[in-house]
Amino acid sequence: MSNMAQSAAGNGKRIRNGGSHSGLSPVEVALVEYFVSLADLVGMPKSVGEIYGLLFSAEAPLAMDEIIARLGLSKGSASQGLRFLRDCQAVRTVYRAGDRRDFYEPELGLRNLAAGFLREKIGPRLDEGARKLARLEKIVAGETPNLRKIHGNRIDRIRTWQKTGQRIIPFALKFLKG
Amino acid sequence: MSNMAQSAAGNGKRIRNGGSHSGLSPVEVALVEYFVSLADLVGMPKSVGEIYGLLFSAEAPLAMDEIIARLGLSKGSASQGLRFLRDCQAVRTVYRAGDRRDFYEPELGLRNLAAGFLREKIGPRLDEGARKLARLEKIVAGETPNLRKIHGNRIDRIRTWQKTGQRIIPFALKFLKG
DNA sequence: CGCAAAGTTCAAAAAATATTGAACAAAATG
DNA sequence: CATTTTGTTCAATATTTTTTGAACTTTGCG
Repeated sequence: MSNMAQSAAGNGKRIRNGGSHSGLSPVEVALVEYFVSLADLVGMPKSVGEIYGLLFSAEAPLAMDEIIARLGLSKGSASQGLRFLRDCQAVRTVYRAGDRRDFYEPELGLRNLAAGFLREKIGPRLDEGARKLARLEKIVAGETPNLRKIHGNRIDRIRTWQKTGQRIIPFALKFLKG
Repeated sequence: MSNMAQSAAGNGKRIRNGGSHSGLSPVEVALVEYFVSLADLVGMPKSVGEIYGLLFSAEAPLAMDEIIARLGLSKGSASQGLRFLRDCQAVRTVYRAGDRRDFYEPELGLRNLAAGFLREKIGPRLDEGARKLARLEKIVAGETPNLRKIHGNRIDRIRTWQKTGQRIIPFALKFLKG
């Protein structure tokens, strides 16, 4: 135990209640809650929201063991959550001289956050959708002319949707900040 | 049992496999699958995707008992799923002379679908987020000037995000068809 | 190399979510 | 108004998703 009081990143008086956010200041609790509900909105696990929220409220970058200690979650969750956030580029690692640990700080730019999320979470799903659509078109192509006409109509509709969606995404990203 | 063979809406040859989509033609199965994965993408239960997918692939409006029979889901799921779709205006009820049942047909306009979804699913969450943010601001306002400066910064960031988000939504809706 | 700290993985447990179906309510029919 | 059909509700159950933690790998250091 060489460097025990790594508490430089801490701020404000901590609450030491028996609840789930012991060791967090009221602002930290509120920010973590905010991001937990945001995570839920976009279909991510609570732990991801907690981690990002804590990093967002922290003055200085935090290491994984600090995140674990302050949020009271398991090593596994912390590791997986940080990996996801890294993949999305929602957090960055920061190196600190004389410390083996990786320190994390949050990305604060909405555009970058959105872009990473779209790339990691939405993109693959849209690709899968495109594949399903292609399969669908093959099935319809093999039908009798009568049915082909009816079903072809609906499938054209979906194709239009897909095109609109694909146009909207880069556009929306450009809209976010600039 | 006055009107038993209500099967007018059926089309194509049906598959009678032992799987979960017995009684559906290959195109119907593929369409239902497509919408199930879409439902999953936007965080809705599978059953909602199944129902919308079946209606989307049907030539004519379907009644709840037909939906139940063809998808093999329970009355409860069908009722709740249809309610949700109605609330979002993703389906409409259609009246048929001499039949007590409500028949359902899908909304096909992307703009209307998106608007309903935003209103029902996203809007309330954003409102909740705004309330959380307000609470957060109160907490920060009660801090020492020192902490207030640090935290105020981050909270301004979130407020900017919220404003951008609120501007983007009506804009995106205008973009969808017109 | 050998050790210890840091981080990952994944099977099992816990928690959250969706589905079921039986009891209930509403509404048309005769 | 009794009956039947249609549709809803919700407690119990099933399913899916998330979290946990112990075993494992990797990395840095002397």
